[in-house]
Amino acid sequence: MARDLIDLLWRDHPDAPPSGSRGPKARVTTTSAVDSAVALADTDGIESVTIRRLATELGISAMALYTHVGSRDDLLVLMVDRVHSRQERPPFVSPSWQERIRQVAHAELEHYEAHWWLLDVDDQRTALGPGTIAKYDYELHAFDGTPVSDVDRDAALTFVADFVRGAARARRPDPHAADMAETWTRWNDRLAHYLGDTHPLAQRVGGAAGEAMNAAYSPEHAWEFGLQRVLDGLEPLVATSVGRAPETGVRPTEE
Amino acid sequence: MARDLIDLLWRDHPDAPPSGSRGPKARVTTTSAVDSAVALADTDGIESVTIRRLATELGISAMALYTHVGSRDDLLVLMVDRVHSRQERPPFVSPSWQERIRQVAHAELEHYEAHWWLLDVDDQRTALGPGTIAKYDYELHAFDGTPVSDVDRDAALTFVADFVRGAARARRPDPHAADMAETWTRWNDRLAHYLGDTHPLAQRVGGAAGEAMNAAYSPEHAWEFGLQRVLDGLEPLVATSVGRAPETGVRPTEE
DNA sequence: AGAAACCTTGTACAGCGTATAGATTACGCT
DNA sequence: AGCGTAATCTATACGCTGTACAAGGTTTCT
Repeated sequence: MARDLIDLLWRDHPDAPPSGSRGPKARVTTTSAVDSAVALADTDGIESVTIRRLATELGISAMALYTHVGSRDDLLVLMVDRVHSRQERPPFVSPSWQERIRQVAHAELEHYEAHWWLLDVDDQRTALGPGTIAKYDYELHAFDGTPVSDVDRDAALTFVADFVRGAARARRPDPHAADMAETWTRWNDRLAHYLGDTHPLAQRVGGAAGEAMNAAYSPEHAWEFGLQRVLDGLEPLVATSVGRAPETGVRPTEE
Repeated sequence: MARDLIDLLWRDHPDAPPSGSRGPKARVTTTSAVDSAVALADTDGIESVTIRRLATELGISAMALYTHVGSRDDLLVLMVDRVHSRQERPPFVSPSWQERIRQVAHAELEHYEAHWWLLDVDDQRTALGPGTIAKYDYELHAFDGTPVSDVDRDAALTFVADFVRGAARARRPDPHAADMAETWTRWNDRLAHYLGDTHPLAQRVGGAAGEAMNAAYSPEHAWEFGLQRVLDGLEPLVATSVGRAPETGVRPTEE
């Protein structure tokens, strides 16, 4: 039986419970299994990460995997922590906090682009892993030298991370794009008919956004737009020493 | 066989292809099936929305459902459009655009709280539905009276929506919270041991954020914090007539 | 040498989405 | 009036999924 998830996450730590020395030596380790799973997800998406397929890839039986990972849900957490630990963390050199946040955001976007399946994993337990914690620590340092309180520093980083996640979601290539090409234009025609002249604002704005979307510079534009909004939003927080949110600013009993 | 998704989405439109009048009268309609599925997801989560279970709920065989929905993926899109169309859209009365955006964000958050499973559905085709389009049109009007270009208006709304989605993701109650209560404290102890005195910044900030999280006012604080960042970020866009992003602001050939 | 610990395997179960084939129903047209 | 046909519904079946269970090997410790 596999060890607890927490111990598997920290399996490289000296104090982590070792994989017993009694039986035959394992043909596969947790690390190699996780790496294999990551490779699988990188190329074929998260839905291709099945116990049976991964086991076949590793040359062992399906059930033998459970010696090393516990469950599929655990495996996904281990995968996330693995790629987080692999992510590069070059030191922050720019004296401008805006530039440092840009750096964090840009690296995060590239991280998603290298591992789109990160968008498919939503498990709070990833926060327990050494890779995720190291990443968190690193990114918090981007706010060094700014007069932001601890609580706000966490909230600000979450704010940036959520923005990037949204941007990544929008940029993610659709795997069905090829098959849909023909159907899409046909559906668009039918949609135009159904819409008629209703929702003029949505049609105008959506049309403009859609055209811009097809333009070459567009994803860059959308990214730059959002990132600028993020930086402008953080500006007053970093500029003035807020400390904590004004008590009076919180509305009392709504919801 | 079921009709195309686009026609099912617009099934209430006068020009939509009718459900043929030849055979025996249907015991369920697409609408009733979708409503049932929504009710199922609202109470038991998205994973309980299976073809077989939904069919049982409706008193028909599993395969009979395919007369009305096409596929499970289509069903999810129909569900999303359904709840979007049901969402209330009270007229914007406040002369302050900040207040109008607050209203949009707050309503969106309540929308997620009523239907957490919306976070589990990620299908671009939802954009084709009448409910989603009506919602889009409505929310775009929150920027009426501001000098924001069409492209930027779309980007700004996306910016707000992505923030709310992130906030909802953080607030979503963990279904395993009950079972995990005991394991969680034990894992926390072990995590503390593994961490030792490494990552002091992460431990300090994470600890502060965690304590704040347990405090009563905290979710409200995090929400208010992020929302204020969003509004501050949009400020310069709405204040000055930007039109489009400055050409010089886009970095040339990175990535 | 024997026991205990560990790795690996095969089998099995309950569930999933859905392809296929066939039975039943009721309208529309001749 | 009756028949063809379109529409609805059912049962069966296939290939998947995660994983519980039981058994068989292999190694190290006592």
